[in-house]
Amino acid sequence: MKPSIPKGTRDFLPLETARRNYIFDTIRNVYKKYGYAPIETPAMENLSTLLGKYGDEGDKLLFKILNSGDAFAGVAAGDLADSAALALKTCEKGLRYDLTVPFARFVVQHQNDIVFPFKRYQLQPVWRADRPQKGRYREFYQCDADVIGSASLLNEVELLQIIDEVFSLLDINVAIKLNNRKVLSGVADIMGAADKLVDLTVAIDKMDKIGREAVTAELLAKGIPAAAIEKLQPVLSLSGSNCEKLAALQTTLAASPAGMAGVEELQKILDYLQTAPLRQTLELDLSLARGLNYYTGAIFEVKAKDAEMGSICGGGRYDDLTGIFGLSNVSGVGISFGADRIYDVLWQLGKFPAAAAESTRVLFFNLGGAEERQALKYVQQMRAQGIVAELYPDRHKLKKQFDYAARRGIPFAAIVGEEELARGVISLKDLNSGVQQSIPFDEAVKRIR
RNA sequence: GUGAUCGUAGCUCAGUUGGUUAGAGCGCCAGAUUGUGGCUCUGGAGGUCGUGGGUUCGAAUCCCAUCUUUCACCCCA
Repeated sequence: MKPSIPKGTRDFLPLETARRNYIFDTIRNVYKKYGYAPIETPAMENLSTLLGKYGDEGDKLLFKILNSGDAFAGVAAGDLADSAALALKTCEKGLRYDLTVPFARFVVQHQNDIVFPFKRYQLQPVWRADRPQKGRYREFYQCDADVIGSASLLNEVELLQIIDEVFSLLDINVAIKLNNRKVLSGVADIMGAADKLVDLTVAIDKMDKIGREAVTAELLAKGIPAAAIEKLQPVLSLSGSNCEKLAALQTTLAASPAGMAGVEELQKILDYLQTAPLRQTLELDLSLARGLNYYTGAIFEVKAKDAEMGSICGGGRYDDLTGIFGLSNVSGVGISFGADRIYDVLWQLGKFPAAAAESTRVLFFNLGGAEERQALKYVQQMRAQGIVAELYPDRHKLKKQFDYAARRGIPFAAIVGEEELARGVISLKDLNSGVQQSIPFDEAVKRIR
């Protein structure tokens, strides 16, 4: 019987872990550079904190944790028929589904201990009981940054700059897509379908995937009349530069105050960015909707241009997420990098830097006895000089020690035998070229470095 | 949740209409070679054929269930 791990989870080998850390370090350093402070929250939250924040689908995808003790004590035979209700009776905790909702809970709970506007970052795993498929795992890392307690659009601009900087550092070409929920509300207004906003956003979000006709069909199926859908077409078929799109929207949405507010926000963000231009492509995409219901203003999504993958970063403004937890009138905006998808993209593109894999620089061979003791001294002196060094722990035959060095990708072998010991030198072998020389310790340090 | 799909040695995979003791390459271990790796040669270990049922004189092979893999839908990072 071979051991295994649950569906949709993964182990990471040393090389993979080093590469993942490269992604985490890159994102973390940019967050720090912009003045965000780190926090952590527990893997599990009270189920009541999570339920109802992600829509019906989201509730189904929450991992629920069975109560400890006799979890089924109050359960009657009839309760077995309704598994959703049964879950509520037997589970009061759940694994977090994202980092944003726990953050809102955190802000409310610690409102007296934090300074607003509060800028935090958080790199932690989240869990979803989805069926795994390409770019989708049941346990994956999100790398979030949020600003809460400021309605200024400068925050949106800053987050766009962060996105721009992270992907430029990772050397991934991306399209940053920008839209605004208020614009989508405005579109719903002029369609006379304001009550169908959620259906509308879910449908048009699929535009570039299934095409306009399929979207139309889906909207019809949701009970939106054909005449209303007709009014949607000019919005979806907008083309040209971001400015041209905005100008066109201004006339189309003139009758909707909400829509105009959204247009104005977009206008202002683009205006700020003229002063501080981005390196990556930023495009206004009216079909960008995002499924999560708590967004109320700007929304972002990022796709890699040269790789086949869903969105690798997303975010937006939420005007009242803390209201649910008892703190109203606090607006926030945030983004989230999907580290696991970014890993897959970097892998597809072959863009992991070699440095992300390197570890030990020199291996001291073990020849036992007094030689072993001298090597033990040397290896510690190497480390004091900042060189990653190790001493092979067993007195195995040299063939084996060479194999170990080769398989670990260690570039230098240091041999201290009877003769070297007597002369006070190290035989340093460059394992790539095969060249070996007997040299003093200081000289060896220079070559290895 | 819906619909497909994969599973045989550590890894990548063969395995005939169901028929003796399930194979190969690579890797691993030992030796040729007790202080010099990558090449070569010799030998060796390693599999209840994902798991549990069923059909059959006989199952890696056919049937059912289940777990897992991969993919699409739904939804999403």
